[in-house]
Amino acid sequence: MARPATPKLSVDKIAAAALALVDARGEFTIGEVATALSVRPSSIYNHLSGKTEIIEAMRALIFSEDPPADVSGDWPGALRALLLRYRDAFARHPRLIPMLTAHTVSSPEVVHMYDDIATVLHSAGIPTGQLLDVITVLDSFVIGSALDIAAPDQVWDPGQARTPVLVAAIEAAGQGRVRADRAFELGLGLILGALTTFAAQGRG
Amino acid sequence: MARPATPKLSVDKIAAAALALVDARGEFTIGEVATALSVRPSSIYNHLSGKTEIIEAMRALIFSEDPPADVSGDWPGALRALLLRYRDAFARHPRLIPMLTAHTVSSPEVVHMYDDIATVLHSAGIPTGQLLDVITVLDSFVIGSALDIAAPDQVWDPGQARTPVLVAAIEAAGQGRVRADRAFELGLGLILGALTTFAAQGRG
DNA sequence: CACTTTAACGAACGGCATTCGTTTTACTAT
DNA sequence: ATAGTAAAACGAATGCCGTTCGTTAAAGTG
Repeated sequence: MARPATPKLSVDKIAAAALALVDARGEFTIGEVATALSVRPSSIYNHLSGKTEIIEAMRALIFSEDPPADVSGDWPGALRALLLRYRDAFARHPRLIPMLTAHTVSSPEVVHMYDDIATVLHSAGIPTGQLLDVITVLDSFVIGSALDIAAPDQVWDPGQARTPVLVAAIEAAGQGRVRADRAFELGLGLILGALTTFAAQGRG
Repeated sequence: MARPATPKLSVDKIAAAALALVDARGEFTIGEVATALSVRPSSIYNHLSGKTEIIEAMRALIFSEDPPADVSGDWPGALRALLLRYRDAFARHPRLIPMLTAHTVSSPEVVHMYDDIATVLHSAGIPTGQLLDVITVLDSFVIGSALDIAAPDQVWDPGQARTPVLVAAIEAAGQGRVRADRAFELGLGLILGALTTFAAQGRG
């Protein structure tokens, strides 16, 4: 009942239990996490100092689940691999994404990814003065696309649209995850294409 | 004390009071809103049915604050004006943005904007089958960029970065709102440029 | 002038995050 | 071994906060 031989809790176990709840229900409470781990709520505070730290632990967890990106090949390919991995980490747990945007603090894993992206962009010829701006553009697109996964299809309800062109587009687009994935691929191609010419200008 | 001649509350007043709290503190409670309006918390429920409806009222409010976009001129210019207005509505209240992403329900104002964007893209020659994908790309970028405004500069703390190229980029980039604005302009230019060639391919 | 509706209030409830003190056990250094 | 310290569980208590409900009085309506 107190101080077991092998601890019942750890940061990873707490994060995993909370993540399972979020995946299933879209939210979590400390009490639910405690119940899932056969523990009393107050015990959690011996390992983490609050709900926000649990969310941060979840952020770290979903990035550690992913295999590292393959950065061999040309720089657009490497950049594509990095961004796909970045987005996949979110895409595996769509209902977590809104919680992560509530307080945008970057985990060490994310900082490391920025490092990789910066290296690739620099080798591609992006001038230093604009490096962070380009990274911000990519980051914004990835996070926005991740939020799009979590968005309900009701947003694209044709009944709300007024122009026939939008109604036709909605009916042609499909739904849910497939639609979100296709849109992300399209945007990724557009941005990477634009970056290629942009980098060539920077060099020339 | 009961039923005053001129009502003390209205949906707009509640939304405005909550928005002022969010702008100042980044969060709000029903009690705080009530206090700001010299009213008891329970009175609010005569006009709105909960906290989430207050957030929706705030979403509508920030879009009604903005003047309509100027859609005259060529289609890239019109699209740029629409997206700038879209993003400006968020940018005026950065700390509200994370709350809006918590449950992505689109207000009539946002749907109307989708209508306008769809019309412009269609006239530009984007095929119907890809219209919604393009809209999603634009939407994702705008929302991601809005979140970037609310992100603390601490994210770009050079101390966390490991590669010298990223450190140099961070130091060259400036901070805060100026940096976010510049990055958005860069991304907008990149995406609109890519869309121009993409639309030309779709036509040809 | 009756009747209904509106919009305030006050009290109370239930949930939830968090804190604090306690207890028992595991670790560690002498 | 043994004494002392730290870890990790528990239970109880607290305080905030969103929400509901019944009440009340005044405004609107025919």
